[in-house]
Amino acid sequence: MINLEELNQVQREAVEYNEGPQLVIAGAGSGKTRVLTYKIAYLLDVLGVEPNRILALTFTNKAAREMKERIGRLVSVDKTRYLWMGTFHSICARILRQEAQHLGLTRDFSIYDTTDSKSLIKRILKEKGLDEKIYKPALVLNKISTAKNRLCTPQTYGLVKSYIDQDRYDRTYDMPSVYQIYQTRLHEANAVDFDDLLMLMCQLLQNNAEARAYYQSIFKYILVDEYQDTNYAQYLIVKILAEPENLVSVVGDDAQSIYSFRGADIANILSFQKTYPNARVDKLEQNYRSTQCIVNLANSLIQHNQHQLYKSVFSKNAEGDRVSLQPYMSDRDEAQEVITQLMREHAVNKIGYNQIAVLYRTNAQSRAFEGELRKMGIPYRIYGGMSFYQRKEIKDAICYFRLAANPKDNEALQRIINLPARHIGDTTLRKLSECAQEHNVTLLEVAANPDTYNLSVVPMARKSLMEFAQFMAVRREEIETKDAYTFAQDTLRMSGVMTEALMDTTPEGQDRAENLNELLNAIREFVEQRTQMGIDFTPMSDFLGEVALLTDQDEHTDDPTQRVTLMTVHAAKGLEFPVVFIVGLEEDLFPSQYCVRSEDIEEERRLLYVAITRAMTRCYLSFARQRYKNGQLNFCNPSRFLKELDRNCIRQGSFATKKPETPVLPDVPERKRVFVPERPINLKPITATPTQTATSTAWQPNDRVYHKVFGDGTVLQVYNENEVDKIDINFDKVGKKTLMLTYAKLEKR
DNA sequence: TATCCGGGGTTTTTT
DNA sequence: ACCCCGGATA
Repeated sequence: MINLEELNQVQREAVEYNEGPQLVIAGAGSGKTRVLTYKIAYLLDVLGVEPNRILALTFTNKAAREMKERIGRLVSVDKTRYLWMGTFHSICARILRQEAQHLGLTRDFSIYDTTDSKSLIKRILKEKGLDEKIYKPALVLNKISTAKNRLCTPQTYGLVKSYIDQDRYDRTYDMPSVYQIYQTRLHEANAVDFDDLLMLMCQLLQNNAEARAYYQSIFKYILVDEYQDTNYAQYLIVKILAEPENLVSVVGDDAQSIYSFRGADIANILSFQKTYPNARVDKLEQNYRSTQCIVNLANSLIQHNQHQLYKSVFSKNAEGDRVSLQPYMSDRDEAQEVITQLMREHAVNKIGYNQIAVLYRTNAQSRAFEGELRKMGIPYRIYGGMSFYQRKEIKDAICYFRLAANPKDNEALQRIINLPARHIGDTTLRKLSECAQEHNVTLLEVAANPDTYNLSVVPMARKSLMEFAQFMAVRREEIETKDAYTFAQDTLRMSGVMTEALMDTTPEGQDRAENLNELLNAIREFVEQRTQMGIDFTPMSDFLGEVALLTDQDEHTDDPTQRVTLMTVHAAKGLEFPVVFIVGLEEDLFPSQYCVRSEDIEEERRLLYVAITRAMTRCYLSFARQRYKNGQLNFCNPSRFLKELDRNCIRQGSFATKKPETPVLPDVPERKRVFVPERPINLKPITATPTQTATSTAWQPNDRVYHKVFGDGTVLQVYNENEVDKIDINFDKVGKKTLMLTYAKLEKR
């Protein structure tokens, strides 16, 4: 039986209100998860709601799993089994598989990850003869993703002014057609990408009255965690599913909205009460996590944001130590000294290594800390970067499974058809591709019957293709009959993937073999777990369904060893640590150099807010005066956010061993670094003629340029008209990137 | 067809 | 400092 006495007054009221739409604004560390957990337990236990009538949407699979466990402890474990709980993406995938036939897909559809999508886009660009310098695959994918998150189809893309304007600006005029082809190809491959999971779900709910009514009737109570990070598609899914009763309860903190780059729209939470005029609002303002000092510091920062819901987060915990703010000469220094201080925390304050986190803005920053930790023999764990399922050999293996499950999966086929080497090179693949296009069939189909489709390739390639197709046909049969583990094992052995890795005696080869074994282990565990749940047969398709949506947060969840955590601030969302180091607080890094608009800066500010509020007892902030970026040494200014922090919460020179530093705040010496000016640039455009052509290709002679000379004139940044290009000019050293302009000397003062 | 080499571009953050 | 691509070479 659940005990509501364990909640404070506000939390309790929030849990007990279940009669209509509800917005729970939950300040950092205010027991948000607790409220959600108890609320679901309350629905199950007190109101006697059937578990399968509850839909709970979380931000990560890990969050869902942990919440299930906690609810299981409050009520009974069997009940949690039938809850609809997971990320938007995984829940949508589950429903879409159910409804696949209404969408022109089969239930074995593949989910393309970012890599697959990008490689598909590259191929489309190549076919269309578009320049990849202008149509950067990542950019193109981003545009498509943004459109999809706003439910904009290829048909409507061309009607949206902002997209067209942006495309004119980027010179990607053919976006509508690229998007169209991309979508067609996905469909032909019986595949969807991440964003399709949401978009197709919306389309299903909007266009199919039967399905809509069905899912509306199933889900009586809907709960959404991290609502501030939902995008328009997600908003709409919730809105439609909740109708007509609107028993929807969302929890979030607008101050922690940090995923706009992924389409998240903070407006969703800001205007929740407009969507649901009779919504009840509960504010959780007491922070149970951090010391007063840390909470106050975070508050002082976030109050500089213009757009936010009013709330005042406070702590009744101990006042605590002041937050340390430390400048360092270089990124190397920073790493060394932070790790020294970290060791001191461990040795003097008896803080376990797993109680400490180093948080940074970009993954690239992990390297220095990693090296230092290794040197000192301190156990650590890096989150992010290349996750297990993104490693080459693992993806290769999974593509074998994918192709067996979905013979139309052309991306998977192209990835593995020559792995291990089967003498099927680019030429053969291109011909295969063209032939398949021409006859409107899958690649595998052509490979199986080259003669039927008049495929003209050399005999050796022809033989290899047919053998490969034959092999896959057998795999296709066995994927239904064998359980996931047996199937995986057989496939890896018979395909030669395992053999190849085992034959490779280089250290990397050993690694690959080991990783493949680890994959097999993971699959076996998956099967065993399902057996325990009473499912006696687990086919590979079940595993595939989950694996595409796993994140590295979801891997190795139980970690008995005491290890320091290294991760980006984004990855740290929702976590807490007694001791937190936040590093690299420099302009153009944190906030990122890519922030141009004031909204971007506000998001960066929220990001730092998230970082600070991860800390429970002690928090260290630091920045470096110079730092290597892309192999180049850069001088840095302290982050503007440092000036916004309440200095009463900050202690300086906290490292006793360091010589006292000159005061950092509020002013810092101006360096030769140039800021990217905000558009419109208040510099006059002039026409420039390059006397020496830059290696950069987007630059044309006689382009109109915007330019700026700084200080002593040593560094200059130039923009061409579309700001496609940024070119640094250094008058002292004429490096490889230097573009000499005839006017340049005239401008130098 | 596979592999090696060099140059150019590159990076925010991730379901 | 890396990664990816293209070109040259075996």
